[in-house]
Amino acid sequence: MTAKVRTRFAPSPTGFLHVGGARTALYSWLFAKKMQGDFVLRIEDTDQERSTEESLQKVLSDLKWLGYDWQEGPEVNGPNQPYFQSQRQAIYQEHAERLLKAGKAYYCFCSDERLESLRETAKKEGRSPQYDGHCRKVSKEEAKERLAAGEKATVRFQIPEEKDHYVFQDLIRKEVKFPKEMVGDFILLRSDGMPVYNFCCAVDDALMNITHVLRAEEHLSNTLRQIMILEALDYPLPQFGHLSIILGADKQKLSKRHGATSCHEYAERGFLPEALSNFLALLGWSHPEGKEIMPLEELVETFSLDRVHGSPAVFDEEKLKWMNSQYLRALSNEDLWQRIQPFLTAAGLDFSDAPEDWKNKTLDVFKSSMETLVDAVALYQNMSDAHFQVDEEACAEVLSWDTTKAAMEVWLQGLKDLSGDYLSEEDFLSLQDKVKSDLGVKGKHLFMPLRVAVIGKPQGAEMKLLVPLLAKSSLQKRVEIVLEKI
RNA sequence: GUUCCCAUCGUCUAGAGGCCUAGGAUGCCACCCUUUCACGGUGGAGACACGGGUUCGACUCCCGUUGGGAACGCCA
Repeated sequence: MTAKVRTRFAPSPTGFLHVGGARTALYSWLFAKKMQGDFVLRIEDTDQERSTEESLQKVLSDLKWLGYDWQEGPEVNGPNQPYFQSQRQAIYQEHAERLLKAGKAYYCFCSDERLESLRETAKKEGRSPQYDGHCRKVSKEEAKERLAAGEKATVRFQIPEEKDHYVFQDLIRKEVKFPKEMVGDFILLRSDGMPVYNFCCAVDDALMNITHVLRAEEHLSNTLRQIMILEALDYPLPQFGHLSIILGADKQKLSKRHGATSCHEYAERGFLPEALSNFLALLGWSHPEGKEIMPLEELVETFSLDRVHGSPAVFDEEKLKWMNSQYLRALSNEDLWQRIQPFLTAAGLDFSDAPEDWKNKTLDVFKSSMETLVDAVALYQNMSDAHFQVDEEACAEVLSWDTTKAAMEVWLQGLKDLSGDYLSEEDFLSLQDKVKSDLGVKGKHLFMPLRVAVIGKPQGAEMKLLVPLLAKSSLQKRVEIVLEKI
């Protein structure tokens, strides 16, 4: 029997969850679910300068919004706690001690200035800028004395001499081979005693029994360091899989200057988590039959690492929008209303007292023209008298027609003549007919003026569906406002 | 600069030597539906980076070139 699959996602709490991070989390989560294993969440907060409690909450809430639940980690805890690296100091200290004792690590007293000039020289000579091993020759006794005297020192890992190359089988890229010289003696513990990413990561992956590490390609060279650490510590290696980078439209690594890059921003812009996940899943993975719209549960069923490929993908927001609209239309009206409500409220629109039937009918009418939840705002503004305004630029042509004014006057009179608070579809159609026969107008000269009289815009949803959803009194008010503009 | 990764329509991708006249999706265009817009339907334009091999046969395998990306921190 093979060991239970355990994947992990290890964000550092320094801001909102990035979409690249979200994809890494998604793949790790999908693979764990698919293999009926565990998905572990570990917080890499060893950089005290940048890590904040606020960011942690953001990352956690983004993950929850996306629906990737973790079996071990913050809030749920588990047998390998704590899951915050900042609370695992003693563990790293102890491991550093072990390496120090075994002569696989050493204290380094080099100054920042020396390190800096080292990098510059290397760069000038066209070499990889890495540490020269200067402090390897400081004896343990000397180090002890200098430390006791109050000198600050980092602990560096001593690159093993035995192998020329390190080779590992990447789950996505097959064989990856690194020359040993690719890295210099790197730092394990900072001079203030805080451990550094590569060290914590390697130790924790081993201690938490992680079997599969899925992460972004930018970590490829870190993998070499982590393999070295793991081997020096005599710990088993997890399997590594390096996902390609997500690119912006200019083919550069997706970053702030490309616009929205955090999941949170997409949430705010009215994207559905299921659509974002689905879209992200398709950035580097494909369904065997080419299926594209798949909710999370179906993704779990069909996901496999052998269909993940290693070439970088451009994040195409147009396709995300399309996908979002597909999910939007598949939602029940009740569900959809729940989701648009916060956006309406934020825009100062309150339809909470509206009858269910009205909500249903408006949604039926508007659903097909929404790409994101935010689009609902403009649509429902049309339904609010307080937000009614004439788009003069768009209406200019319609308002300039000779027959427009007369058409609106007949429409207004017709409204007045009708009894009841609302028009039925039939009421509307016969009134429309009346305008047509009274004035002899037809086609756009008939429809456009009426539409402008109703929503202040020459284009929009089908009138016979829209009009019965507006109170007669408000229809009257609106046409009166428009008439003043002529 | 060094090392590593990557290379099919604008974009996301299918393709594991003959099934490829290179398929799907998105975006774009046209037409249909619709007395508007949108939705929906139908159709169209649109790609194997280049050069060498290997092979009877290469989008698929190998090498090189070019191009793109990433990493080279007391960040993660």
